[in-house]
Amino acid sequence: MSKLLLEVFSDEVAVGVAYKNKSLKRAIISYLDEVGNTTIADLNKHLNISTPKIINLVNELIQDGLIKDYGKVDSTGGRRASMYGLVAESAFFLGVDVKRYSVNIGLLDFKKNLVTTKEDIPYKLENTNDSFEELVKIIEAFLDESPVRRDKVLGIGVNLSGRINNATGYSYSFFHFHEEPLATIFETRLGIRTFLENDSRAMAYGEFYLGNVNNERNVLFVNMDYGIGLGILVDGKVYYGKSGFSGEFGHIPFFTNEIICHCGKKGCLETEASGNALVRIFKEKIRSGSSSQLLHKDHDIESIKLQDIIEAAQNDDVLSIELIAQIGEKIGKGVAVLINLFNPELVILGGTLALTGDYIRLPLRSALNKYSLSLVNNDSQLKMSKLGEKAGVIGGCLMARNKVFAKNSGE
Amino acid sequence: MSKLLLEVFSDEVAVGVAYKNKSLKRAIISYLDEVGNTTIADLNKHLNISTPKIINLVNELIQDGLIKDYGKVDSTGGRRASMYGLVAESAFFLGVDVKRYSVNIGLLDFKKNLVTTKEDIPYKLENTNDSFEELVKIIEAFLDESPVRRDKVLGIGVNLSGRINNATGYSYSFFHFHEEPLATIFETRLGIRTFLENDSRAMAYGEFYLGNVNNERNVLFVNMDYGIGLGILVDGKVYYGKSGFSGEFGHIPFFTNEIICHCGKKGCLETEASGNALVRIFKEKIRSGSSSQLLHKDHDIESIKLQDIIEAAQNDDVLSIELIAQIGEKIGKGVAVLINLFNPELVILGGTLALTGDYIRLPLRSALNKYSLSLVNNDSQLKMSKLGEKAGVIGGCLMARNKVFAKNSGE
DNA sequence: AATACTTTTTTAATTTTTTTATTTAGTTGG
DNA sequence: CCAACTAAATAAAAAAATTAAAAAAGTATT
Repeated sequence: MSKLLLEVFSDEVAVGVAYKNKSLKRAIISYLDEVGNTTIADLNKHLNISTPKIINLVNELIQDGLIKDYGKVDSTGGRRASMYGLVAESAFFLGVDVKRYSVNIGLLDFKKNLVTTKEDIPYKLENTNDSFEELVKIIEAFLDESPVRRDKVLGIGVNLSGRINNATGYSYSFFHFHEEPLATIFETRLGIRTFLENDSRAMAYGEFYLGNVNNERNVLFVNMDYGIGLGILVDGKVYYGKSGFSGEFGHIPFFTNEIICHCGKKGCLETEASGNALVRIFKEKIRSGSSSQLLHKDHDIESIKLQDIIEAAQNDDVLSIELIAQIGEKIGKGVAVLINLFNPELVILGGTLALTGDYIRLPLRSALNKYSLSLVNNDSQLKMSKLGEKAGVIGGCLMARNKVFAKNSGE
Repeated sequence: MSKLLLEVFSDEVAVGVAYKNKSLKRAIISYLDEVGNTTIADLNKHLNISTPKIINLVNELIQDGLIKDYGKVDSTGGRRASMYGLVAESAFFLGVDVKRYSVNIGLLDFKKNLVTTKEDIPYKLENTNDSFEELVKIIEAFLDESPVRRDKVLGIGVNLSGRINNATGYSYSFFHFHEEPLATIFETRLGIRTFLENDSRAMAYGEFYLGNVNNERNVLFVNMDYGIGLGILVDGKVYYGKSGFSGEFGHIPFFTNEIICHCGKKGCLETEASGNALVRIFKEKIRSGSSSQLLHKDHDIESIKLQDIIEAAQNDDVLSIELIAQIGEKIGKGVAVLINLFNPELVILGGTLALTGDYIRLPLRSALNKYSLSLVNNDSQLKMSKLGEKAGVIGGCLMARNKVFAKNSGE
């Protein structure tokens, strides 16, 4: 049974008709994944396979437990067709969103529902073996507590900050102790296929495949946090670049200033347009005599966090609102660059700063109008993130899901 | 015979086995196109089709005249296999590179050899119907003079400057007189499928598929002329964006100056880093007393062209060399943005300014090192254009070729 | 030079898939 | 409520593709 389940997604290479059947089954699953429930007739049209063959394959997939009959469609004038669709509880994917001081974990079913989540698990990300072991323990514990059989979890997606090569599974910023790729080490420890992803890109994954994206195929996701990240969707697929380092939007040379970025360069976009910049400028303003709600609370000015400023803005703190608008304007000028280059259908704003809503969106929007070519800009919608805090976890699951789906299909 | 030739590339939709055979034949052609001549055994491995079936399809393609037997391979220890490959003279593609004061036309055969070209045909591009009629006449004349039968020309690619939607065939900057897309009007006039392309992107097409790109799948082509254009290759495919307006690199907001760009905005990259900027700054320098070779010749300073400055630099004119270096440094800073965003394997420099070779390359290269993240930058090679002046024509042909190849296969 | 070994190509047998025809299921309109 | 119609599913027949086996065409080695 569990052997059967895995057959379609196993990585053993098939040849001849076995290979073709495997490909066709995946095509069916992908199609159902894309359009939801559908009929035999529709499958046969879209996949260009004859009806009897489709029926055969669908029956096998039903036996495998991956697909089921969801009843008849509404009348179309003749015999009513059976609708087939994916079975939610047939397989699961785990997303592990590792943050600097906590971990979020979530489990996604085969139909992309988030089944269980555990948020803000205490954890301290350090580049030590102990920290790695602790992370493995947290994942193990989550799997043990979970009501889902472990062999039904087909893949795990782990989001880490820093430079990650998703294709090879290497992490360069954290846990880079062994010859083997980190993903492989996770795999041997957990017994489940594991994939790594950069945190911003994982969030983008979530937004692209389960958030505010519907049929758009060229989309940008801007992650506005302490730093500024970017996820790129090109022709419906997440773009990686040669080594998976694409989207270093925060570090494009954009300003002529003397502020040294944590990447070591001067003039990066992040130095003036980011959560970090917001906190820095806020403190400077306070020091030079500006007033704010945050002064009146029992706040130590030096320990003010990005979150504090965002909350203050939500409570109508004038200084916070003003500074967020300034930051938004600058990010907007940066996004104008992206729009000119990518001519995307949609730009999604996410990350902590997106929680300020119109306070950041409106100045950003007007900067777009001011700085990008109108013919190009007219094509691009601007939306706020739909998944919010959950984008990372969901994105991790979806990335793993995509990886498992894609294996041996693209060769 | 000519009917047979077109069958594989016809746009009539096939169903059932006819559809599958058509797809498989296209797969064979694409594969041969990619890897050159190969054997039956190799085709059967790579395309996952059984040997007898491959032999069948290959024989049919031989009958159609699209493929032929190129003799035996070198020994591999057993029976020597026959090599099959595309037949160069089985089909042709026309590229029409329309410039402001001239037209270049070229004919490419099925194996991507440039058979005939006619360069610098006198023509004046104006947005009038007369100008359009003149262009049609030029193309007709070229086809008539050509030794190739007209029905063997499967597609025409026309490069125009300005905003072009390659997918719909609309041109917004030139010849936008009718409801119908311009491509359709060309088609009815010439009787051959016609596709439009933006000039910078067409050049990129040429470089990507027949120039300095080998196996790289993520490549940028920077067209350095009076303006600065960009062609983007993502995962081996040319990137268009929503409406085909991607790559407006020249108009990203990059400087805080008061120079008004011809696009109407201020601070565009082009205002300080382009051929236009070079000419402007050159004239300013001369006016404020700088010296140059160009002064000693019988040159009217006001009528100095980009080409003049490039030639002067090639003759060791110090001012020209200096200014080109300055421009190169600024373009390099812009390209650093691209590298951070795209993490490409390769960046190709083309266009008129690329003719200055190291004079522009070296300062540009050092700006890259200075302004882009080193981990990302290390991935990116920097090469000069291989096709030079011919990039446009060749790109036009290749674009049309790709379009004809892709039709009804992607659907 | 003959034999053993490799690898490709051809042929024949078998399996798989499609096609076509038929049955089943349901709708609609008189 | 029943005939006429539409569409889906099934079954049988036909076609097509794969598999397996044999033959052909080489190479290498003794």
